[in-house]
Order: sequence, then structure tokens, then C-alpha cells
Amino acid sequence: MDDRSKTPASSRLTATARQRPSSVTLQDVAREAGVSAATASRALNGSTRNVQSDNVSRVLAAAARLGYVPHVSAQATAKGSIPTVALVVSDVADPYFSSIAVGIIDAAEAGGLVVTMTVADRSPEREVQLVRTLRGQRPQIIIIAGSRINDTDTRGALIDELKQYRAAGGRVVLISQPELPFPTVAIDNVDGARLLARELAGAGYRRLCIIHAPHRIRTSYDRYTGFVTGLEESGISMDANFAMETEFTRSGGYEAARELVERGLRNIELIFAVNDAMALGVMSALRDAGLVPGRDVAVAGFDDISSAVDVVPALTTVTVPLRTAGLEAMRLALADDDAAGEAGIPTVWIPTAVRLRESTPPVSGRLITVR
Amino acid sequence: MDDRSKTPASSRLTATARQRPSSVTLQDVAREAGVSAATASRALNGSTRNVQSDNVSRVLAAAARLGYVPHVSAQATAKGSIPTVALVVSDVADPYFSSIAVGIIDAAEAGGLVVTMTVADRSPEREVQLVRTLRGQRPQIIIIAGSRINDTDTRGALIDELKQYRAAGGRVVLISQPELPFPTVAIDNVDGARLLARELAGAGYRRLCIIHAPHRIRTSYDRYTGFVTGLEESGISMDANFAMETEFTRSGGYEAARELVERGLRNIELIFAVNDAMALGVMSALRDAGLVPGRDVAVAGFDDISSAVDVVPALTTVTVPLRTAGLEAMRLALADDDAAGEAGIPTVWIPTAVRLRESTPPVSGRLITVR
DNA sequence: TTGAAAGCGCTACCAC
DNA sequence: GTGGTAGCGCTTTCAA
Repeated sequence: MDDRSKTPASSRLTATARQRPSSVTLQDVAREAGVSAATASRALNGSTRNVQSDNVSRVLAAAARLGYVPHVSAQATAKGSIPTVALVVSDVADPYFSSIAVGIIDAAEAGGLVVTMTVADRSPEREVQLVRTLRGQRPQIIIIAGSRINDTDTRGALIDELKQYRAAGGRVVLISQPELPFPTVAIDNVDGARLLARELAGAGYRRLCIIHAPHRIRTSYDRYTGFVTGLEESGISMDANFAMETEFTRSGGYEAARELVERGLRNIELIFAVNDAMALGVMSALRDAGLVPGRDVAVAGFDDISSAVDVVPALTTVTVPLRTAGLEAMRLALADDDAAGEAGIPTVWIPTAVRLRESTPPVSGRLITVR
Repeated sequence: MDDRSKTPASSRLTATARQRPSSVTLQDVAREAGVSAATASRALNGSTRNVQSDNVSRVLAAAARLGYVPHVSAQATAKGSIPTVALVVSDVADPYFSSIAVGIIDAAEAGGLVVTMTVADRSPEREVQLVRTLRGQRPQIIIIAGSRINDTDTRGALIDELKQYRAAGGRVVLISQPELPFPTVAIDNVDGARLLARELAGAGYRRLCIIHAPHRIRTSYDRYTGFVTGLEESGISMDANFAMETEFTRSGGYEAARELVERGLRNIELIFAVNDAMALGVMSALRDAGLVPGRDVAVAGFDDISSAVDVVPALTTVTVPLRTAGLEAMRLALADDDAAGEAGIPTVWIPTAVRLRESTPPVSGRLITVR
């Protein structure tokens, strides 16, 4: 660490040393085209109408000949902001976030914006710090994708930071739960889990175990709550013994399931993990214990990540149109909601859909009765 | 100064209400701290040694009080470049690239650099265009991760663009194959595939089929070549009939395997797909045809993506330390190789390692003989 | 339509 | 040590 922090200093010096070597500027282009910088600027970016067409082409030609690329930072200092959208995700390697990113990137590119992606590493503190740093870049839009965590300290700090950004003319959009005073794209976790529970109850499942993450992680909490609600609506009351708390990861799921098997499954028929990664961990633990997922114990997840269809048996889960969520976020960001005023904070709900697969066969169809 | 006081805040608010709204500047901080802008700047960023300590604290306090965030673009126009590393990947949603990204992001953050990630969508043209756009942002480093594609037109354009960037003081690092005149982090695909082939040959496999992507995709070509080499080294000569070309995706693998089964497997004992996604597609096609992967036909892939251990049977593959590749790329980028001169283009080889799993049981241990 | 010139916010050089 | 001041490259009035 210490080493690392020292390393960049020297390299920065190095970079500084040859920092200002040639680089074609607007002046160069203007000179080459025989016009003023102002005209060149107008020809290149401003409303083309006000520049004589032959001058326009002359400038364009000169720019092409010289390989001119506008200095975005200079444009930014002159104009005030940069045509980028800064995206903060919790984890790049998680398909959940990368799918959202895909949607945002597609929509942004269509709008001529470049997406800058930074990673908060699932830490609320880091998230606040990142927003601070990003503010300095003056992006036009900041989108934060990630489950809210109940953590009042950083929550307040994040709101402050975001408000300052907005006060400086930036647009903020959140992809998570609608609990912060900013436009939000909300995934309907509660309802998805509720419907899943009802479907499973309809398939005959009665004895279930919910494996979830700590309740302060909203996504997990919402799915947990929704599932319980769905069960209750189906006349199944949740026995507290059948919920286990663990980490929000594959290994969290593995550990929980291992412990469950060790303690004796009783006659649990189905394990619902609040995300697919955890569910895969659960399946793995079951297999390691000599049990066959979907036959000995059914398993369900949430997210519908791509491996959900590659495991055997294919995983029952709830699909979340993540790319759509990303697109919607950009739509919200670009929407001119000044008209709407402060009347209401726009919230877009993204619906989810249950995907029943082989990991949860109808109970009656099961060949081997759970002991 | 006078100008400033004349530039009426009121007119700003009216004229360009959303364009240039308040935003604390260095001037504000300096005024608040009762020092000059120069001193404030030095206190905030320059070598602290040259500023009286009480002034430093006064400035820091003022900055904190005002919620000051430096305007990165302004710093950039003044300094010449921005403390960011621009990363170009082919596909965000692909774990291959997101793993590399993780490594780069970790290393960059340790060095105080922000990572900007853009997506070329597997198109060489788009890649060139992105580099052009990115050049405009004047990042300190540009890293391109993605398989080179034999495409001489865009290849030349890319080299030009990159050279111009370097001429302007930027650092370039490639993560792919060492075939462009820039520092490169190279994944040893050839050797990984070669060793895999030898291991499989050692396990008793003799009749194999290679499913690969078009040869102009270097990654696929290298793995194909390496695998063939490995077989030959083991005394197994490749019959051309046993290679199939398809897309570099899961569905490409699926289709190829489906076709293979349809045409009759003959007595193929093992299918090697040049990446795990394709291998998963192969497995899926086999299952859909009523065959059991690993029992009826063995399957092997390359990459060791996370689902490789979740499928049943777990997939034999070649693990690629992608995060390490990312770290190495940053190391190369920050390395002061001016001393080295143009003598040689630094290339770091990332070793790969074979992971034998249940999808390729030793042939003798198989219970059911392949028909 | 066009050019001159005044910034945008910040850094860096140069005297004091 | 510290404060003027001259840029950095670009946009945008304001006259002409």
C-alpha cells in the first residue's frame, strides 16, 4: 500500500515532464484553414448556420488533415460541464451491474454521451467519496446503481453531496429503491418475490427456507419481505426457524446451505435464496452433501443471471430486465422534468417476472419423497 | 477581480440558469481563507512544504466549509492531462473483461487515478473511434483490452490514433496479443491450450472435436493452434473433420454441438470449445439431445469463468488470471520505461493453468463406453 | 458572417 | 513563503 502510494508520484512527474508535447489545437486548425479561432470553433461545434459553408468545409478539411481532436477539458472549462454520464456501480464483475451498465451505455451513446464507470465496491462510504470525486469532473449526469444500505451517516452525506451536485446543474438518477430524494429507477423486488412465493406455493411447496442477507441491505430485505408476503397470501405462515441470514454472495449461500444440511434439513422442501449467486452456492452445497437439487430439495433464486440456465437443474428465479432499467435511468436523466417542478420525485418501476424451471418441479411430480 | 465583481451573479442566474449555476471555486476558497488563489492552490495540491502550515489548515478548513471540489477539467487544461485511465473493453457484460477491469480499477485507485470504462462492442471500427474520442479527454493512460482481430484497415487506423496519443504524451497499454507496437499484457492462450490438450491426451482422450471461432479472432485462433500443437505433441494428429467454426458465443457453441450431434457424433470422445461460454452452450446442446456431458461426451473450455464450477459436471477449462492481467497492465502503464527507450516493446506474459474437472473424467474410468 | 477579446477555473513561473 | 500574472484550449459575447 505504502509502496503503491509512492509509486504514482514519480510517474506523475514523468508524465508531467513530457506532458505538453505537440497536440493539435483549435488555433492550429484555424490557421491552417485561414480563419479565426472563433470561426473554427463555430464550424466545428457551434451552429453551422452562421458560418459560410466554404469556410466550414475548409475548417473541417484542415481539422481532418491535422488529426485534430478537441480538448474536452478545455471545452468543459469554457462551457461548464462535460458531455459524460458518470456511472457508479457497486461491483463491475457482478452481472447484475454490468447488465445495467449495458443499458446505460447504449442509451448514452445514442445521446452522444460517454459513460464513465466507477466502482464503489459495495461500500456506502466509498460511494460518497466517489460522488465527491466525480463532482469534480462536472459530468452532466451522475447515475448510481446499487442497493441502498440502511446506514444513516453515509446516507446523509450522500444526499448532501448529490444535492450540491444538482445545485451546480447536474442531473442525478438512482437505480435502486426509491428512498432518496432523487429520480429513481426502482426494481420491483417486493412484488417479484411475492409472485415467486405464490407460484411456488401453487406448485405445492409448503415447507420452505429463506436464505437472505442482513436486512440493512434493502434488496435482500425487500425480496425477503415480498416472499414472506406471498407465502402468507397463499396461506403459508412463515416459521422464523426457516429463515437464515448470511452473506449476499455465492459463498454466503454455500455456507448457509451447508449449515442447514448439517443441522438436519427436517423436511424442508425448498430453499429460496434472495439472489441467484447465493442460490448457486446453495445448489453446490447440496450436491457436496450428496443431495440432488430439484429432486431432494428444490431451489429458487432471484435475478436470472445467465448461469441460471446452465446449472442442472436449471434454476427457478425471477428475471429482472436490467438493461431496461439502465435505459430508463438514462431516459429519466435526459427528461426535462423542470416542468414537473418539485411536485414529485419521478420514480420508474421496473417490473420483474417469475421464471419457473427444473429446480422447482411441482411437488406432486416428485419421485422421491423428502425424508 | 473587478471583472469578477462585475460579472453579476444575478445575470448568471437569469441568463444561464442551469448552465453555470453556483459552484464553489478556488477563488472562493482563497477569499474565505484570506489568501491568494496561488496559495490556496498550493495548499490543496502543490507540495505542502512551501506553504505555511497555518495557511494550509486555514485553506483546508475553508475548502471543507464551502464543500469545495476542484474542477478537474480546469486542472486538466492548466496541466495538460487528466488523472484518469481510459479503459476500452469489448464487452462489459462479459466476465472476461469485467475481471480485467477489476484488476485495473484496483491498481488505478491505489495510484489515485480514476478509471473511465468504455465499450467497443467487439467492433474494431468502434474501437478506433473510441480511442479518438478518448484522446480528446487527455487521459494519462489508455488501456485497450480485447482480442485483436485481423483487419488490416482498422489495424492501421488504430495504430495511427494510438501513436498520435502517445506523441501527445499519453501512455498506451494493450491487453491482448503482442502484435501491435505498444506495451502489451499478453495472455498465453497458445500455451494454455497446448497444456490442456496434453492433459486430456494423457487422460486417454483420442477422438476430439475442436469448436472454435473464425481464425481472424486471434484469441480463438491461438487457442485452436495451441490445442492442435498439444495434441500433436501427444502423438494425436488432427483430422480436419474434427474442427468446427462457429460464433465466439454461448449460442455459437450450442449450434455447433447441435449440428455435431445431428450429423452423428461418430465416436468423438471430447469436445473442446475455445471459451467457456461456448462450452456451456455445447453442454446445453448435448443435454437437449439426451446426452450426458462428461459421461457420453467429455467437454472442455477455456477461461474458467465462475459458472464453470456451477455446471454439472463442473467444466474442465484453463484458468486465466484476469485480475492479474489488469494489475500488470497498470504496472506497465505506470512504469518509467523511458530509460528502456525504443529498444524493445515491453510485453508481459500472463501464464494460464489447466483446471481438470468432472466434465473430462479419465477415459478408463468411464462407466459407459461411447457408442 | 467574422474576428478580437474576455473569460472558464486552475496551475506555474517569477518576482518580492 | 506568498501574491501577481500569464497562460492552458476553447467558447462566446460584442463590435465591426
